[in-house]
Amino acid sequence: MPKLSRTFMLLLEELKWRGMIQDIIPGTAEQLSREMTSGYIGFDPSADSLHIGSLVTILLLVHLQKAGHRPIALIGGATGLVGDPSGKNEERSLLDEATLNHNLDGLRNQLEKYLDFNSILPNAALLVNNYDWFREIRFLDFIRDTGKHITVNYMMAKDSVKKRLEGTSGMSFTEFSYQLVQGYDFYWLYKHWNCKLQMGGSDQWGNITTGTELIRRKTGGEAFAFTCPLLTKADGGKFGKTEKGNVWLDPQKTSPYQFYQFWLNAADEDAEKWIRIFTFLTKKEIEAIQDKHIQNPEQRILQKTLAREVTTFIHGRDEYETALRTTEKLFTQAGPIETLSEADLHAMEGIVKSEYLRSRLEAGIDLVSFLAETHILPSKGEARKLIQSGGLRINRQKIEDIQFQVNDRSLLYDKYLLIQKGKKNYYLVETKP
RNA sequence: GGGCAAGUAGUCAAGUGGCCAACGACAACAGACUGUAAAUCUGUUCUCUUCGGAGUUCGGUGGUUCGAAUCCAUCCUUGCCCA
Repeated sequence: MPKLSRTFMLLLEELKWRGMIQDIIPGTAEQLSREMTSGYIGFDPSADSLHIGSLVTILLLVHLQKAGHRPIALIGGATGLVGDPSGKNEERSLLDEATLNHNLDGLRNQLEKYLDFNSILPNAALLVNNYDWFREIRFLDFIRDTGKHITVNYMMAKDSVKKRLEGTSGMSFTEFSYQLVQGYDFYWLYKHWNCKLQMGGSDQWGNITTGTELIRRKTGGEAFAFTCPLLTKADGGKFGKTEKGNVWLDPQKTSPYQFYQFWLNAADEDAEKWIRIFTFLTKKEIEAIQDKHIQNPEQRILQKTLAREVTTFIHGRDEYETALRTTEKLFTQAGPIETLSEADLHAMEGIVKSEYLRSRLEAGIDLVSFLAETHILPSKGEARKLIQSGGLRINRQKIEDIQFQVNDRSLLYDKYLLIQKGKKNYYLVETKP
């Protein structure tokens, strides 16, 4: 396989310029150029869909596979029962088993979309659930065979543990054991699948090194790892959150339009970093786009490219194009309301839609109640506040009068109302008989 | 088991009998400016409201008091020290 070793090696270089490497165990590069290497990443089943935070690590697996190595996606059926203390300053609540199983199914379906599991490939992806091996392990065996190899001193030196010990919130034995449980995963994969590499977010560094240590002490073998930096936003906020919460990969939870909008709204500074991480564009292409962007920042070329690439990768070409069309109708070519055809309105997939009884509208209703009833806003009080601060538009027209009455004369094409909450949040209300 | 501390809104964190729906910071939402940026400035952030107010909060429960986040008892959780 000497021919392949070139691509093997390119992986780290590639990830480096993309800004996807934070820590790396010495010798990792040599291992990757030596042979086809299996590398794994664990996914936490705390929800039934992955979100764009976990997308970064999915992409690590994708890059790994592209470079000719074998990606292993591990879903944490067992670790999910314990709860990872990393990055948490309080004890986590435990998931019950039914929820966990439901979540595992969701994750499995998504991962299968992004990795190639075709078993004809020498480096076909693999999906494993650590519950499958932990189920068999008895507690006493575990503390004898595994716990014996790692000292408490070593475990306590980890940041995730130290922070909690220094704080006033304490830490249960359950969470303390987490790193051993995850470490055992790595050991198990090493034994059974010759998996010599673990990747993950930099918050996982402590857990990962416990794994490599365990492998060394139990088998004398050597294992490798690297992590990618945790993403933040330029303004200090959390990455991947919007006013509606997490940005999910599941189109039922975050519509492709909302997904597209998330990337499109990135700050310049963030877009520059994110386009490297979340797209497969080459260094040259990205640099060219960046140059173009700097010349005409108002065209938002960086954001548009980023949004196009990521939306296409996750939801496919068609969904991207629909999202783009909707975006153009609502923002780019935002003219007077008459420029939107009935077909345009009908085709607006992804913006939040709701239905309203036509008869109630014909009778006329005050705007505040209307907004609360359609759940565009959670309560009348909130509706009133928004209207007073000038954040509400109907059919592109700002309404500041609390007393405003909505009736069927406002309807577009005798059927629709286009409501804007703030500048960017569109809602389409359709009347029904 | 004993001693000493602590538990306040999304997070951090003030408040130690009435002036408390509770300072402040961060985060979030809306507005102005802009490029559907960033930075900056303004407003909002327990719930409901006919905007006059009304209701429920400060780990849980019970009590003292005209009145409690604040005092007492007890329980729970956590930290530190001792055994």
